[in-house]
Amino acid sequence: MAFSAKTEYGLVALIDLAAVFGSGELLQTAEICRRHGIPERYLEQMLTALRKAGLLRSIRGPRGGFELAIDPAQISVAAVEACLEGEGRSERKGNPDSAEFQVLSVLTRQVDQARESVLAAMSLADLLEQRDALRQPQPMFYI
Amino acid sequence: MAFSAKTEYGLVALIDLAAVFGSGELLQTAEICRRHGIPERYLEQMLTALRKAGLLRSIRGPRGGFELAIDPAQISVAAVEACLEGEGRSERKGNPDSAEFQVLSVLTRQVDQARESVLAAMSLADLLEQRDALRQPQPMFYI
DNA sequence: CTATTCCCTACCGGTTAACCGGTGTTTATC
DNA sequence: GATAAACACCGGTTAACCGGTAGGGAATAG
Repeated sequence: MAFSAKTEYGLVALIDLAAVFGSGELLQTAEICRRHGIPERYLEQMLTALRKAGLLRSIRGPRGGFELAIDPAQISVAAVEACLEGEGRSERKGNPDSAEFQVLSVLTRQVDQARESVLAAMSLADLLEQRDALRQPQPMFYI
Repeated sequence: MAFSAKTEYGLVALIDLAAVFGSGELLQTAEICRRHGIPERYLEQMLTALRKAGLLRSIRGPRGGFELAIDPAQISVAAVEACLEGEGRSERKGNPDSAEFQVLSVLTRQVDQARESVLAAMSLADLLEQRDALRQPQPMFYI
């Protein structure tokens, strides 16, 4: 799997939030988790991280919840992953830098960049659109 | 890091083996490990896997060792990774297949394919060539 | 026969991912 | 102001996995 559970859950939640963006409606963690079968206490951590990163706004207390802080078209999957995975980064390898290992680290960079370019080009708005397309195999049938 | 230690060590060894391909020369695990500081008993496992996959031939006993079974230009990094990582694969996720998760699994496939296309286009011969280029920053200086 | 080398299988320890709980802290509502 | 609904913070726990080790066994050159 290309995504960790953190990133995956976070993206699912953000898609839900993108769907109500601009309406002023708030979504609560419990509600989001109920929809997708995500552990509640776990998703909380991701939403908190996304709030700290400025992607979400939260309102506490009864009738509280979360909403996107910025336009879904401006939020890339790469950015979300960076928020959620970026905490406990390691990423370093004490490689013996023989020529062979150096060649592989160049390759590694190429691969990472290929991945990055795919994820940077995909926004929450794109994901939402794809979701809606999935949901209606025969759209606008009766219009 | 894009590669696991298994794949990385395996590739390093294969580059060494590619360098002597066709000469009839055999390389021993001990020798390869001495060159790169790789744990010997560990690399053994990778070389065995590569042999079982048909990428290597081995000869036992004194003056034994390994050699490539096929041309380095015909061996892609993707193939090597498949050999070495393919053992204890899980790869399945018991995802609730809500539309949101489906969208992400499509994205996952795109990312994996982007990665795959980079790694499938890179052969051992390419890696060897890059290694040699690295080793001689001023090549053919005195020719 | 013996040393050397590959071959097979099991095991082990540390790290980390995923998740849970307890306890705040804020705030709408009555 | 009391209550309860919700987010916020910070650990602890558990299970899988990755990197590495170990103990034999089998082939083969000399």
